[in-house]
Amino acid sequence: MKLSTKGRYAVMAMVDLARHSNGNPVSLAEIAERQEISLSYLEQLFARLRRGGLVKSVRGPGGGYLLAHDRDTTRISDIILAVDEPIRAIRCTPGMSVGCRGDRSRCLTHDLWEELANQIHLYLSSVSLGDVCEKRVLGTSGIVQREAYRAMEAVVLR
Amino acid sequence: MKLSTKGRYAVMAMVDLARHSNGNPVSLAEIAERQEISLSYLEQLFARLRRGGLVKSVRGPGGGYLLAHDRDTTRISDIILAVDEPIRAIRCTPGMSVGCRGDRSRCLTHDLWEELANQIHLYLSSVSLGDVCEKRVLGTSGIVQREAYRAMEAVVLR
DNA sequence: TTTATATCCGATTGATTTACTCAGGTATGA
DNA sequence: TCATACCTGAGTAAATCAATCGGATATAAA
Repeated sequence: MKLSTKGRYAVMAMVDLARHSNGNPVSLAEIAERQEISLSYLEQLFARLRRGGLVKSVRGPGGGYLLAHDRDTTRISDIILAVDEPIRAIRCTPGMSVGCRGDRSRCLTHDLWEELANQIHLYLSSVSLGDVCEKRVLGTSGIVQREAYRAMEAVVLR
Repeated sequence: MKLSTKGRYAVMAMVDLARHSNGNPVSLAEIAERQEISLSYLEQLFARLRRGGLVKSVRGPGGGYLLAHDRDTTRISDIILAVDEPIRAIRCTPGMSVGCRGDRSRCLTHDLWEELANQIHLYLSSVSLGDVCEKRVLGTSGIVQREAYRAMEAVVLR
């Protein structure tokens, strides 16, 4: 899982869309102005989001974009995976580049990066668009999340 | 916390150092050959690792690098922070760029990225150089880690 | 004292990625 | 028909990455 400002822009735009759409399509021009992202760049991002099945488009005047699914079932991880397409976890397995040449000396750090990617994906798939909209990200609610957080804390404070 | 192949190289090199140093200094030339990283690039990385207090250098013939601390107290997170210096979490707070201009409309995604950075740092600081060397990364041991993992899993499968 | 070893240091470079622009094309409601 | 807004692809400045080059400095061994 790759983490860049690209994914960050996409999430910001999707949150904006979720908040300002009351069943009506929201135009990219609106989002661009509110979030201070260039229109053309948003168009690129939404092209990927559409192909990823996360939004639906309505063409013509009064058109724009709609969430394809409910805001509470749209995961942050899906948004990032949609815009950062090349899902190659940590460029290790495919081209066997950067050491880690499959043979006997399988690189020792392989498991580490794989597990880190796991952790990141786990967290981001535990948060929905609705969670972010309602500021439910490690807020006062979210019991299970805080449980997990406490367990992680136990690890570092061992 | 920034994640790049730069940090990845640094961790690979540090693991190599930890494994092949029996109290003796290990030269970068050795590490470069084993890990297939260019010598000059390693020099750049180890300059930062030295400034970060993670390794000690011994100059002259027979010289090389030594771990500054025990392999079990050297955290992966410290290695990555040392080479990726600009610790700016997610370029939000300092230049108030990319939306999130401090005023009333504090960007909604701010908490999300902050918490994600938290999660990543939490995980990487729970793993030591020794853990990676002994393949204790989510292996068959590491009870607390697996507990945390299961808790996270409960979140995504809610 | 010379010499080979190896850390140090800075400047530069090709390749890649990012964030963005430009120039159009296409569907559709008014 | 016309303005709106989605759609597409090509191109671009800036930044970063991974690496190279040329040297300086310290030091153990000859």
